Amino acid sequence: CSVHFVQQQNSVCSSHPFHPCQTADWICCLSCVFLQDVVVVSGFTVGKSPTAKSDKRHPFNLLLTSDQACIYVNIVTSVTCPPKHTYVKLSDLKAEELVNVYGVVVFFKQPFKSYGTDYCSSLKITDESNQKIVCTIFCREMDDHPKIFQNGDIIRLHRVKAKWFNGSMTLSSNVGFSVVTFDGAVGGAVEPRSSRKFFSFDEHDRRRVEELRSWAVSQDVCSTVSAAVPLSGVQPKVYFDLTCQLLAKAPIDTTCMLLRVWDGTKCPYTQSDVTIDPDTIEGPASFSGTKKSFIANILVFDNHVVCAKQLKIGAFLRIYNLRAVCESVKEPGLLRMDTDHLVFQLNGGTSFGKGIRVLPESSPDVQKLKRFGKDEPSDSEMLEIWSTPPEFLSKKTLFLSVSFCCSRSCSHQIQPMTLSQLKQSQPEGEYHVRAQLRSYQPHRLHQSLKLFCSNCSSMQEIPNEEVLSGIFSAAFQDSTPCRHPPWILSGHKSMDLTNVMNPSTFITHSHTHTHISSLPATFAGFSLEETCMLAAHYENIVPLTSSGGDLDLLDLSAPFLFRGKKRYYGSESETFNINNFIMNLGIQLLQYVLLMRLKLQDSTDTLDVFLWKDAEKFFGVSAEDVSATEEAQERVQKVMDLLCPPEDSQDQRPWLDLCLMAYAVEDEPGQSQTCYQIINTTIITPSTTQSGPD
DNA sequence: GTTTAGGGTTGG
Repeated sequence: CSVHFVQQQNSVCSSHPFHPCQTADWICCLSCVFLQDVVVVSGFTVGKSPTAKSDKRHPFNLLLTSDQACIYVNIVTSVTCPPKHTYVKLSDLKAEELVNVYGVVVFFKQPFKSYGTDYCSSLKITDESNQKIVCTIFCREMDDHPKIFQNGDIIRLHRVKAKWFNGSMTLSSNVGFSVVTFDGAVGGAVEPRSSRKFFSFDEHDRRRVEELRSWAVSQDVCSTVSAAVPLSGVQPKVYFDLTCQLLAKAPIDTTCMLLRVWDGTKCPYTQSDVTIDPDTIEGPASFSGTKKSFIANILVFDNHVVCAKQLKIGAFLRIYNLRAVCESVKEPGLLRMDTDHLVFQLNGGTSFGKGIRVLPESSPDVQKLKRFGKDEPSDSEMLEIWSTPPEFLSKKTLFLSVSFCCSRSCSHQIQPMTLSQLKQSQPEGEYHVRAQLRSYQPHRLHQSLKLFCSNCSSMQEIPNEEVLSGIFSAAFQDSTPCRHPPWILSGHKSMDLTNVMNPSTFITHSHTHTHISSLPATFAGFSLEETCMLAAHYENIVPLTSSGGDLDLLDLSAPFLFRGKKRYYGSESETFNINNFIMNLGIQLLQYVLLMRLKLQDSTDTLDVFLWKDAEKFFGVSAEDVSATEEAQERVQKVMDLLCPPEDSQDQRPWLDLCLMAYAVEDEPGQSQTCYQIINTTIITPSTTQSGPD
């Protein structure tokens, strides 16, 4: 921790102090570290990486284990160091020069397959010099192409070559080409979009992006090039860009595909009926009433069919250069007549940027789309529809979602509400919500297993194996023989006590055997390990110790009973003594319980809920089994993996129909807080699903 | 360290 200055060779930053960061704020500190910043890590422990084999990363880790650990970040590097790259104004391009440029996108095409080896992106950019430059980019991988979502996005191109073509200056990708794209909204986060893990990005970049954003707004660049129109704003024969969610799709023929989408607004024109074979449709086959009036039929042709085939139901899309056309009919003997029924077409080819792009969930436009219902609370019907995930919109898909997700066993029929409505409503009572699981704690599922005393309503952790070993070895330090209490010799019938080990260690108790003194009369005691081995051969084992010549139970933080692999814990009862123990075990049996905290999300909000009272019902296992059997543990893991698929898997989070109980908890007198628990809900995993749609 | 394409709409 003595490092406050770092001597860097060949750097103008060498004399700048580093900013020390204590462990408490290390996360905060790391969030302000940029690539190229110099970081000093001190007081960390070098440890073997347990995942080195699987992730093929460095065999060692730096572990943050003590309060002394520090990360020093040279936060001044990025502002005082000269820029790593120089950028050329678009008016200063010279033919055959290799340059880096920044620009605002004013036209772009989705990458299309060239006749060579690569995909080709075609775009046009501009900057403060007001030059508009066409750029042609070749990359073999789709992912390496610019991630442009709309005109007005800011783009940074490295290693492009200026060339004269047809009387104007153009830019083409060159060897070592790379691109980073940013959203163009003034005031929005400056988040680089790139396929690469490592790319330079510092304060100079941030400033340049913000400069270009402000300039573009001042010049009204975006309003002249944006063609975004919501469904409520479409006019016949107009070309426009649509941001929407995909609800269903169906092939029409080899060159055409139907996409059914919505964006939360209602198109003022009647939709023409597109008839399709219900067996070929993916997603709901039909929509009823109000829902139907929000849905647009889009016919996608030729080259776009390949892309459309890959789209997943529920995905958020932007469709570029879509055209609204009036359906025309030809009556026999009459001229072809246009009707007032609209259908949308994405015609073949890539001219005018025609294409489809899947927008990432994090995109501001997707967030805006999802908020639609929230911003228009007056239309409650719309709110209900918009916050309904598409999976729930028809019987066919309802079956899918129910059979793969969960079922409620409560008797009441309440309409589901959004998380935001629930948060605003009166506490206490039972509610239904439809939500996805965003995250959960504890992530190590075995930590969710606790011990609960129903007598005093207290919850405690299960001691770990090391602590238990300690209790056992301490209990058997005293190996002096002790008196047989009368109950041992009398073989108390009411307890069916049948097998007693002498002098000081165990009562074993079997319903079927009677072995008195089947073990050596004197022995020093059993360790935890030995007890476990014994437990495999006897039905019940109660570990005892000698205490001043009398038999006594072990410290109650250890299990008082072993039954096979199951261990039973207890808490001391008021009237406890060893005789009462024999009469009624004198122990309040602690229940195994599962306790988790889940973060739910829907399109309106997030909500922290507990899973405890009905956790066993939720998982379909008993907590006691979870404590002892791998099958039960795997079951819990499987359910959590289903609800919250691991990051690297492509699985989508399923929507859950949940019954919640809201209740007030008093932290301090007069200070109450509303808590929520999942109740009456059972998760059904695919393998446990046998039933049909009913 | 080569090639590809080099914005600008048929219409179904």
